[in-house]
Amino acid sequence: MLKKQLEYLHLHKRLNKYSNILMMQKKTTIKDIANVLKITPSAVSRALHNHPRISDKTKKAVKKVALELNYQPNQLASALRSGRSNLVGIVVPRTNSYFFSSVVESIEEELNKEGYNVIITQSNESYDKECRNIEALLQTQVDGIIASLANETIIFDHYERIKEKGIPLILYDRGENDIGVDYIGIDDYQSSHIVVDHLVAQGCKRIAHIAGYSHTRIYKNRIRGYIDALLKHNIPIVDSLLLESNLTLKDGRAKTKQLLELPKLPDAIYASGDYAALGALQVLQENGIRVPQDVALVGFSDEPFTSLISPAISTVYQHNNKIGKLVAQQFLLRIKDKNWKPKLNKIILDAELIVRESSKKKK
Amino acid sequence: MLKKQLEYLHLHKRLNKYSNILMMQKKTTIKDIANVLKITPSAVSRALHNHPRISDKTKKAVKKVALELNYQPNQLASALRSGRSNLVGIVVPRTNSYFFSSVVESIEEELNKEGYNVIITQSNESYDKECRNIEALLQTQVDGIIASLANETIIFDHYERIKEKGIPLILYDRGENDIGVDYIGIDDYQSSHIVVDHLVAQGCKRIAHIAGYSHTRIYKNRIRGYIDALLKHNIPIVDSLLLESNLTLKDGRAKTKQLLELPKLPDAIYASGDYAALGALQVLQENGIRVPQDVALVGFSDEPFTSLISPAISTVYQHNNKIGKLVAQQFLLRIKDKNWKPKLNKIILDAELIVRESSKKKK
DNA sequence: ATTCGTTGTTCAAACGTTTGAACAAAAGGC
DNA sequence: GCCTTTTGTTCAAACGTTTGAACAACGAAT
Repeated sequence: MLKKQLEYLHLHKRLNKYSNILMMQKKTTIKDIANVLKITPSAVSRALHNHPRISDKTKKAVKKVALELNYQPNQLASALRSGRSNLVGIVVPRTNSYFFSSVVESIEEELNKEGYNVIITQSNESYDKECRNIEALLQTQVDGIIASLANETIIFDHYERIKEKGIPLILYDRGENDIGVDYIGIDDYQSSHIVVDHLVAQGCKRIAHIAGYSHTRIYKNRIRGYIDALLKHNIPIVDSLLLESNLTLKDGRAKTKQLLELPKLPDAIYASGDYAALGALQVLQENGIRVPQDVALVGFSDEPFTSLISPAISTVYQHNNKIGKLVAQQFLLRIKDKNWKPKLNKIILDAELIVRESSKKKK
Repeated sequence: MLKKQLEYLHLHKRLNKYSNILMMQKKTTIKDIANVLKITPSAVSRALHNHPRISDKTKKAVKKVALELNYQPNQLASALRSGRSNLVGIVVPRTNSYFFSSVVESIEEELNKEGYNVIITQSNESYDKECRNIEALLQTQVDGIIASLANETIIFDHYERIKEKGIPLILYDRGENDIGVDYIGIDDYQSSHIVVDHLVAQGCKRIAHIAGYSHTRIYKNRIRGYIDALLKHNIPIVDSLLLESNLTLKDGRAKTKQLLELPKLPDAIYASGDYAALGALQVLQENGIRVPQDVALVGFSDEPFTSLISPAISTVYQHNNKIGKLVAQQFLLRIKDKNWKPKLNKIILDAELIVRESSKKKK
């Protein structure tokens, strides 16, 4: 037993020596641990990863020394060697939209659990910035990319680059079929049906639509849904009631003013975005038009303010957190078996209409 | 000249050979470029970085081949070797607060310009998550960390770890003096003065304060400012008018109800957060109390909804984007000369009161 | 006693860059 | 023409891991 004590003493000596060196400056590496224990770096690496071929005794010892030397694995080195960076890039149009930040929050939470870190980049709705972001993410050697397209984006070359690299690409909310990758979003076509059905049920007959730009798939689908739903109810399509917009508050106001100049007022406005809906509400109120009595109003996305103002705005809830969670899960599926390319997974959720005062004509 | 043509032909042959190999799979490396041009990887590396000792001819050739082979530098390898990852970690309490997402947006924009990428992590106001985030960032070998404390955080050991590592740490908005690092934020003490001065000017004499928790520096300062400002105006301090809150909408409602039970109503409420202010507004309106005539109301942070509802809520604007920009600049200063430790830089901006209907008693 | 399979570890190469030092060749100074 | 500088490039090591293969030691099975 004396021998064991001596051994222990020696170990401590070595440990102290190392502790001192390390205190001075440099970070601990796997090599330091190896030196202290007089084993090789590979053994240490394996011990830390619970490799079955390493004895429990060694594992214990390694972990103890690692703790004492305050060892922090260098992910860069690990990533370089193993080819996995454990980083996932997210491209989001803007984080200060509640919908997007909720989605991102869920994605982050879900991926953190699996040991991935998340790099968030914003395109600010600019095609150019989107390209640069993706370039930067690829250079950082992310293990995959999760993206939602900027409004401006109509060319998809940069997404092809991602696919060429062979890393998973998942799109959410704003996606395009042409890109041919997994997608998670809501059923936009169906959403419009739900909205129009509701408005018709409230007795509306002249329903205007402040739409997003039709070159974006989701807005196009909402427009199609709007038209088909009207036809379904035998309501004639009036061109002047369908306006494309960038869906900002400002443009919502502008488009509403345009509607007010029509010889015959609409009795409902369905805006493809909450900010545009708010703009509409402001203009209507400024013109002494009562909401919902004169004009019913429905927005889209369930931004928090819609429930805070008066009258509260009816809107479409897109299951923000569920989308984020599904995106993350889809990513994990793809990463777990790389060559499982066979079929794309498009997950289309049903959106949910949240009826508030702004569209309740009937009690 | 024939020789030159032949050379060119050979180069193209080699290029094609490489193109083909690369099409099959693997990514191009510096080594591939070197092989094509029959020079060494080091020459290539230097050429790509415009090293002065490399001839223009070589530089041109290298860059051309790099382009043709679609070369993407591997940042991991570069980071590992050079010790600089060009990644900056950001810790933010929640991204779906407008203030924080604006700050982050500015930071990102500013740092992108300098070639840095940004890893955003959210603490969700949890001390535990904050620790784990910082741990993860350190393991990813970020070049620096920019953080704002979670509400829960009152122990700062994890920040000491960052300092030990010797990488820059910058705090913004929610910081603590004890941590002893650069800080950018607004003058909270002064802000309360501005708010109180304004309310007094409107004729208010019983001003309530729904405050944040006093263990957080910024809220403590606002409380101090509130008290000193009242004293300055010879208004007595009434304990029951000062309530600590977590500043959510819900708690804002609760605290306001508490105020309504007092024998004598306040004639103004100053809330340290906009959501709490909104809660107050709701409760006041539900009880038939007119804002601002009966009770004036001021919030804090200038969340977008404050200007959207009716009455619009007066609030304090914190120069969101300016803070972000200054944070980024401060980080760049620190990174540019690591050993320039001498003195901390605390940048304290003056906040700006935005007066809206909710606090305009006088015309 | 020989072979075989396990167990625990070491060896050495690899991941893709960067970088100080060394070196050769060309240019410049006398 | 000789020595010195400058210019352009190569050499080799390094960054901190991971990983397949090799190896030694040992007990078990034949």
